[in-house]
Amino acid sequence: MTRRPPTLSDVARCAGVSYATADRVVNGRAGVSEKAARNVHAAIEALGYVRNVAAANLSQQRLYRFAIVLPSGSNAFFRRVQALFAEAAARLLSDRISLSVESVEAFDAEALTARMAALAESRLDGVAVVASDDARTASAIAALRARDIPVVTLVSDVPGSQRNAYVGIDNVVAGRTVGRLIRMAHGGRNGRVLPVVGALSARDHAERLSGMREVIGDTFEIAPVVEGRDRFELVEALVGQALAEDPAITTIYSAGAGNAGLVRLLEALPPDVARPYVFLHELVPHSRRALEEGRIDVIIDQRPEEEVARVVEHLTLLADRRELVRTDPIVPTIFVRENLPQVQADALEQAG
Amino acid sequence: MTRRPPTLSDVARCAGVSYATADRVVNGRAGVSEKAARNVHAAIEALGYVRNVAAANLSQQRLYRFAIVLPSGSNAFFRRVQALFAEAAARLLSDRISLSVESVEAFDAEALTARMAALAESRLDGVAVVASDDARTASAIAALRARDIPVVTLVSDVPGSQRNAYVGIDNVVAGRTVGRLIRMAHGGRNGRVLPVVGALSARDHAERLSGMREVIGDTFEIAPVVEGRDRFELVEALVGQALAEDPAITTIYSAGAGNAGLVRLLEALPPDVARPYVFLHELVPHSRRALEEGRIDVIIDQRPEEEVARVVEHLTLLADRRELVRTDPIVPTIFVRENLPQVQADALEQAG
DNA sequence: CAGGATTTGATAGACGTCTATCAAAATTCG
DNA sequence: CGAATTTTGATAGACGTCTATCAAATCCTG
Repeated sequence: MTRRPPTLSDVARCAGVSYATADRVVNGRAGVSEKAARNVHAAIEALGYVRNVAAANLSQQRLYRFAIVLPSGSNAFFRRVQALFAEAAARLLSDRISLSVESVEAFDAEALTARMAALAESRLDGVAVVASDDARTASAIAALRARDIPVVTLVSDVPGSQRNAYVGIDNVVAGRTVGRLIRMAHGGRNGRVLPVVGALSARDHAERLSGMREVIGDTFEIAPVVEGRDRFELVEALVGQALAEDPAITTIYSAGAGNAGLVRLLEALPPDVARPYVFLHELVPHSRRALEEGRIDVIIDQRPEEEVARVVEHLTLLADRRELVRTDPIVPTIFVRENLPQVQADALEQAG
Repeated sequence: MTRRPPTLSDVARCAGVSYATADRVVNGRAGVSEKAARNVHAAIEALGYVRNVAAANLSQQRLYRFAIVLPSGSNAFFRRVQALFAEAAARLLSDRISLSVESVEAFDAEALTARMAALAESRLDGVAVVASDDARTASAIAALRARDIPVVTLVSDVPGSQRNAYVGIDNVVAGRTVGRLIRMAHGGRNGRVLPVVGALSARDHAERLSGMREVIGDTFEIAPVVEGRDRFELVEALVGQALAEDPAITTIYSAGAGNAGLVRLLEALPPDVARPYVFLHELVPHSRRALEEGRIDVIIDQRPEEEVARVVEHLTLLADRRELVRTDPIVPTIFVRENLPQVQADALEQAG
């Protein structure tokens, strides 16, 4: 009934060669005649042989060593990413995968480059990095690749560089998605959108805005963009000012961080007047609460859980010099009040 | 620098006991003094020992045998689920996991029960089943459990039964989510919703409707429910009739299957009149095309890819008598035209 | 067909865990 | 205290793959 899966010895026997020869074939070592190789491959096919990875890893004492470089600071999203990596690290220990999660000062390309140079010196099987799109970063990536260390960019890409893969959302797509929802929310009527970003010079924020613009069309009005530097006090002050000065605003689209300030502002709004629609990015404790309490309408999330899983998957495959699966970008996910995921245990921890 | 992860021998040495004793402790075998056990646990803690699963599985020649029971028939969603399981099966072979994907006639509780009874006889490590919520199914599940075979329900649950876990969405949540989007689409105004289901007696469809009702509130009107039996010709005919007779309809919410008929109807609509908003479930080739062409507005998807991954994860953990992680329900995912995932290779295949 | 190169076979040890056995030591109990 | 019981130690073989070595067989080439 349940028969034992074929081993390489079975393959060898079936192919009429010795174990040594079969082994030479499957591990691509030299010194095998073409005929023997053909026989072995035929036997593999016939028996449906698949290598037992458990045994292979065991014999090789394979140990994957990956480094994850995240920006430090108080940004709630990256705190969540960090927590997810920490959790993954604990789980992956039993698979002989060790993740070293490091952080460098946010927006400090100098520090990031230095850190990456240091990583190039240490013996690693792969690096994932939240990169800034910057020539120095690109050459730091090149340096890692020169040492044969695979590199995956995370959340923010460096398109021209030699990174092996990018794990994250397409920000234009995210912006377009928000554009569609803004149109839906206006039910065919026009409106006036207040865009809030960290800085217009940040490529991801700019891409989100332009994606949104694409979809809402020319008949919508767009108020002057607020640049909140991703700092919540500044966001709170500037958006408050914009709302006060421009009562025609029907929608706020916050494409950057610092949304704690936006939430605080919304909490302080008089309850009798209708508030504008609010769309923002990243499901974190304060944005979640705001959505639950009906102070905002939609959160666009890049599903950091999925991103973390993919980073590990990619790094492992790259370390084995295998082909990547699932290289399509992460899909921006739409959360309304009603389809919020249950709060996970680890999220509770980080809130406490 | 990279030091070898500790083995059980290291633990034994550190605890001052023999390998045999350490082994007795970690494998919960009898005949160990309390003191020795304490020492071993302390050593495990101190060294950060984690069992090498590769080695363990190897030594035990562990082979996981799971059966997946899906409804047969032409339903596009289940065809997709089936394709995903087939793909997973190929991938999992190298992890010594064998999935046998079987199908039984849809809606035939008799056949399903018989199949499950047969599975109870064969030597299996777990079963996943798209169950009908039905007393006979519940007792078939009980029979499997009696043979110590874990059971996971998939897509459709049997709440009162002894199933170990349910992998799927909460249909009330899905309906609420649609309700929220319907409200958004009406931009504060009221409307008239035409609900389309397979049958009102189908619990999942009914739950979706009631979730939707909860959120849209009393000021919305709801037209008489169309029961399309999940058959696309019937859906096409009945919805066409309803739209012709009731021009006040602003929104169609199709909570069931047979949406190919709905799409065909929408394609035939005169292009000059504004069509109602359309919300439906499950991202499959025809619904995707309709969304891309702007004939419908939103697809609520239960992410079968994630469900398949979770089923495998759960079955493996259950087979090892370990604790389940991630028992929270799957989150219904909102797709608009702009955030559709890229078409996967396997999806292309199945379309061809 | 001799000499050299290439291909093949046989085999041994390692990886870390599991299972099992047997004898030695420590503990309990009458 | 001696006998019965429980706890420990030592160790061996298996799982399937990888690496390595060495000798034997086969293949070219002149």
